[in-house]
Amino acid sequence: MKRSLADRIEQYLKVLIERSEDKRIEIQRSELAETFCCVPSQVTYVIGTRFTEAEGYFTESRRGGKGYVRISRYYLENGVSAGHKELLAFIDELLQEDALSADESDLLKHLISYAFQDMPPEDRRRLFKQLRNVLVDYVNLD
Amino acid sequence: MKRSLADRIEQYLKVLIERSEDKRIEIQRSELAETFCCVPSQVTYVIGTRFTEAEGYFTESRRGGKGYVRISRYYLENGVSAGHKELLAFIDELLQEDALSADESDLLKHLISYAFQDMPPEDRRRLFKQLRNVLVDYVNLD
DNA sequence: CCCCTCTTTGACCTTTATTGACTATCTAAT
DNA sequence: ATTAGATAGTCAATAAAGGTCAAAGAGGGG
Repeated sequence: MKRSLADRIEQYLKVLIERSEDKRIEIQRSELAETFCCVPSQVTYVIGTRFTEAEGYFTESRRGGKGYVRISRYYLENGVSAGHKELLAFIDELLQEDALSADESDLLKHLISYAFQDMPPEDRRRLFKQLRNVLVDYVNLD
Repeated sequence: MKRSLADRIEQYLKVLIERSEDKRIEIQRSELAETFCCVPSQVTYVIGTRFTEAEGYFTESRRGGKGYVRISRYYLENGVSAGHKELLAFIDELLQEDALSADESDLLKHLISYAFQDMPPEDRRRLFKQLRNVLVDYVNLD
């Protein structure tokens, strides 16, 4: 798989975060840019698109001398989950359309809310998408 | 019988998938189009008509620079997946005990059979274990 | 021959990535 | 306090993919 510069920077940062003791790192934007031979705003782009709160990350920064960007991963703490709300909404739709019974939707919602909590957000997002597809498949079987 | 261009592209992709380690490939739409001397949307057509979920495939894509189309085949055969059989058996138990309705167990079995098939085996094993635990929770709610 | 379905093509659209000029905010030295 | 230098942020332009859709073409069965 050929990966873009943004992908490589993302990967690099995620490895650093996972290796860190407290799932938190501090980098210098311009230094990282130099490492990857790109403009500094590329780093900002990567952080802005791949380390969002929706994905379970929290970032802070400081400008000026000795500036830094800090990225913390927090997804294990809160129940914040990627795509969770959307999937629940979709199940509600199916319920409205009588494609699922109340019992079935209850069961699904319970599973979705409790069974996938400690997965990395990217994996969960993928899984939820797939779950949705398979659900569509299922309700169309009749 | 003369095979159409669409047929040949389909064949080509399926060979690649079967040869791949994890039954998953990533291609670039425009590159493949060039290989077959056709317009890129032809590739979209092939994927849309021959790699559907009903046929056991799951696709994802990304636009923009270094974009890709990923096609995964999920394993419709039962024997190969870790913990699959056990989880299905467990659901049957719950059904016997009237802890789940027939509709609910059908839904679950369908999800289990189709939604988690392209995960790495260890992840799936872990997920199934957790799924089982959450199910136990659920049926004990009453 | 006519009709229906599947295929092929291309014009136009949306999303994602990359870059750089300009701006805002710190720190530290004076 | 002022100011110079060092960082990081913003934003818009451009490039690089993939998606959509409708129209035209190609075959096959009646």
